[in-house]
Amino acid sequence: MEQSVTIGQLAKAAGVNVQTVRYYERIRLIPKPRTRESGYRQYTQQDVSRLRFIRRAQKLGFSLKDIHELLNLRVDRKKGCSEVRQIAESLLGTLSEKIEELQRLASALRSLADQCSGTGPVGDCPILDFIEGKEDTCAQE
Amino acid sequence: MEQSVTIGQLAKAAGVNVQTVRYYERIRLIPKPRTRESGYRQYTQQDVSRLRFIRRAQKLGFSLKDIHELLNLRVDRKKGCSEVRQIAESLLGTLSEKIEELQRLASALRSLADQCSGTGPVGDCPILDFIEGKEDTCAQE
DNA sequence: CTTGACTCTATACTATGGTACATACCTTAT
DNA sequence: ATAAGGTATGTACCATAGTATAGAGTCAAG
Repeated sequence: MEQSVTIGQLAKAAGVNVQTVRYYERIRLIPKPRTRESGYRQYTQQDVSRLRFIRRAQKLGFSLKDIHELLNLRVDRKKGCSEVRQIAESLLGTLSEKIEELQRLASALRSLADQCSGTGPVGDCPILDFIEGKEDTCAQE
Repeated sequence: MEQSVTIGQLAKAAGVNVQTVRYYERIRLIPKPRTRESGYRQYTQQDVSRLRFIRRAQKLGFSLKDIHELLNLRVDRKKGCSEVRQIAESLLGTLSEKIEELQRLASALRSLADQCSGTGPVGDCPILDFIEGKEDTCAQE
């Protein structure tokens, strides 16, 4: 017999708040769970894991819509592993691009910070020069 | 004599739309520019550069609030280069964390995708197992 | 069997980052 | 000098991702 948990327990276990769970249900990111006759929602351990997955994915920059897509794979089990893999690969592509962009900014900022000794008069601050548009020294977009 | 551009030219040059420029002005992300007697806004090349900077920073995941802070450095020129550098360093810290998180997800997804040959029956798909909560094989948060 | 904590639905409100009108005025090329 | 098209202000609206609140019902422990 499955052990079921209440919405409060689910929320706590996944680190979200109760309204958020109901919100996810409303936007159909998670399915309507079984309920008691009273209307109280009953969740399983799978629901806990799924909700945790959502939070993990979200922290990493996926939108709820992206996550929805990922979760929907479950529904199409008939479709086969290859489709699942394709979506994963496409997400990986997005992810790589994002990482690369961030690395580009980080290195630009890094080099600006390095040029900026922190001691000189502010008139020469390369960071401010960059912000103000004297970006001749830096790669153009 | 400075060449000035209209809001439309500015917007086009920076790749945003006109309403967005006005929105940025409204939230004081960019200063009110000089205007003609007619009320038409007049922008300079510096404004163009600044707006481009905003877009670049934004694409890299900085919020308008973050960007605002960055841009405000300009105002405090008296403060000295060290403060500027400090903020840059702190942004770099945030950036690194973000990059690392993304790399963690990417490698998790990568390994799932690699385990998933795409040929087998979907019942064994490690990606779906992961999503469904059978994450025993993966590092817990 | 009552009280306090939890849950229910429904609706409203928040913040972020814009976009889209409506209405009127300005500019510029012909 | 006029028409097309850009600009002004103001307000409303959109999506995303929630959070808050009201008013009612439910559960579980003492």
